[in-house]
Amino acid sequence: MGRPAERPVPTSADVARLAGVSRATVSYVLNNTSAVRISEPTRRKVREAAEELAYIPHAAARSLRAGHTRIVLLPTAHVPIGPLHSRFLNELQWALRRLDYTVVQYGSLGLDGDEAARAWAELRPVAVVSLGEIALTPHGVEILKRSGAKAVITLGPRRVEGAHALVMDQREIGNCAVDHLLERGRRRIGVVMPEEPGLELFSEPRLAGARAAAASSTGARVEPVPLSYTEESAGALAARWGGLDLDAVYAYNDEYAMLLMRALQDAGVDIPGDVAVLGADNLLLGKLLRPRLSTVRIDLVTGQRLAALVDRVVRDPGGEPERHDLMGALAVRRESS
Amino acid sequence: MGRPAERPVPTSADVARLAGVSRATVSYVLNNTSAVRISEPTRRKVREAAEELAYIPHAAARSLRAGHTRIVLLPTAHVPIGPLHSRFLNELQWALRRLDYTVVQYGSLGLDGDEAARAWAELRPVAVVSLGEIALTPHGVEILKRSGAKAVITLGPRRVEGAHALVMDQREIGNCAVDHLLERGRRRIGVVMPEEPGLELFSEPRLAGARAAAASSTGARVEPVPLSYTEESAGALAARWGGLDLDAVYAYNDEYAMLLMRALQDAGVDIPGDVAVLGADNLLLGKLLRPRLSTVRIDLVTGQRLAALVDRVVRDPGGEPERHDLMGALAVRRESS
DNA sequence: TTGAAAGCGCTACCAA
DNA sequence: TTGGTAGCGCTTTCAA
Repeated sequence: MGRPAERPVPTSADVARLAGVSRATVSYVLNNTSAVRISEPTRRKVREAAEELAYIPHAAARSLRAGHTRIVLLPTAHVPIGPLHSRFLNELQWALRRLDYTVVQYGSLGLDGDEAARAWAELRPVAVVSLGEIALTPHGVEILKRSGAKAVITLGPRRVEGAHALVMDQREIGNCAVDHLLERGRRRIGVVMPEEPGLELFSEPRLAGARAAAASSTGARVEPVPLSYTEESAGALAARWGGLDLDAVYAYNDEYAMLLMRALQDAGVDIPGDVAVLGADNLLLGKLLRPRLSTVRIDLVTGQRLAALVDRVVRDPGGEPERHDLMGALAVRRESS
Repeated sequence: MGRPAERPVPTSADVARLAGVSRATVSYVLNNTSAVRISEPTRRKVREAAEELAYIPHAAARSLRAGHTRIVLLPTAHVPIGPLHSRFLNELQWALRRLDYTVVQYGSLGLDGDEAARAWAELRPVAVVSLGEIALTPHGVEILKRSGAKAVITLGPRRVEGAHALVMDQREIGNCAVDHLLERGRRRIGVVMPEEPGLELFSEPRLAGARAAAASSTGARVEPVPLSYTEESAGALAARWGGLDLDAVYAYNDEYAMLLMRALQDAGVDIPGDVAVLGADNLLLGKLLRPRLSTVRIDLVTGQRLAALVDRVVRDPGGEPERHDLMGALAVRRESS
């Protein structure tokens, strides 16, 4: 076990040499090429030689020859988005692997849309599934398609020209939240805007949805309320709460909601008497608070379904860019609203 | 914008043709090869041709030629491990990208150690950083190194022969937790064991650490307590709590701790009077409960530091397989203990 | 049933 | 300063 890294990595030529056959034969045997019949003794010789050398094919060489890869590129978030999101991502990866794709996560720090697209294109992915954290431009989509991507799928708040769009419309959530609060008789509604960078892509559309919902109701008012995910920030907000004159707040998600609710309670605000509080994500932890936190349950598409869709588009790229709605939002009333 | 996918992807030969130069020159210009001086007009011609064709180099071809890749392979979890872990993962990816590595996450569902290693090796990664969720065998390490991996790094509870081990010893955490509880005068200590599959890799060593800590103190007793992450499970556990005869519980992490604490409170158990409750991870949410949740703060190595380490090992693979301890654990007392 | 050889896109050596 | 070209490891015709 001295320094095994010294001798060079065995190639199919090495296997051929050891087995006393040609490289072609090696390829046939190891890939079980059905169009060609190889005698059993030869097969065994090849297999044994491969085994002995611990031969492992070289994916890059293979796909260079093949002219295409099975890479699905997943640009990664710059910021952790939340438990829901990361569970979804895991599921998606898992399902794609099942379909024999190689999932490459690509963090695109500090690259703007087109630079990022170019970097991604170097890997010649057969598909790109953008979760929407990086702004993919129509031009970026064009770059990717030109480089051989069969499917470019955006899965986020924005719709991008040219891409197969699986729109996950965050406005839905804000809409649903405010609808619920209106139904509960509230009219002066705060909407928490997280100050953590990177979350605007989600919070802005949610706010827009909230506004849209309020617009349909006379006398309703929506007020954005900035908040960082710290106790200090929540405390400061609670301290000036009286001046805000709000009777309800949709707090972006359950985590921010829990934070804010505690701060309000500590400041003597009665919930839901003085203020209704609503989160989103339907976390288990929200049920542990008193009052139990009302929330918006978000039904994401399952990773499996999305993976199947990716596969379909890859196999038949001709289809028109489709637009699917992949998200449902449903208010779950508990005790805080 | 009819069907841009039709015409083939441009290669450096196309660029050369359009610019009226050789492929070599194209390569020199686009890579800024310093060993060769190219006249400014030629450079411009090449650049313009590349621009016009929207030329994008082919990463596989490049690395085939180069004889090595810059891929760092990150086998992914089968299960979501928790917020701390996923933040760490993000950070690591980010830092590796900074160092110009291509991060490939590879979900290894249903593959056993050696199959997985073989699959990974096909990509010829320059480094593999195993977070420990898949059992990497010494043989698997051998396979990877033979296929050209300069660094095989395990980052988990287990130590693997042949790999550069960055041990993240989970026992530390259980140890620290129980030490704290002993110090607070508790002797009959429950240790929550999550029933969710995949977490044993973390919970078992933590339990072992807890036992070790208790062993050093006369009269102390450690009792594993199974719990799923549901209200029902917590309720059932709380209902039979009296029979367990425990005066403290280390609840795996803050989320399980919050769940259990609420269930105990609802069952009329006084915290910390009757039972001290201790979590781990130092989540913000724990501070929102009453009593405030005591916790074990886990100081993970930063993704940045780990990335730097990967880079060092890649550049100098000769060094002995090192063993680093990358985790610190520190009890943070609030009000629940 | 097997082998010889072309060629995927790229870089780097050697010659001009 | 630039071009010709070999060759990275693999698959796949076409011949034998």
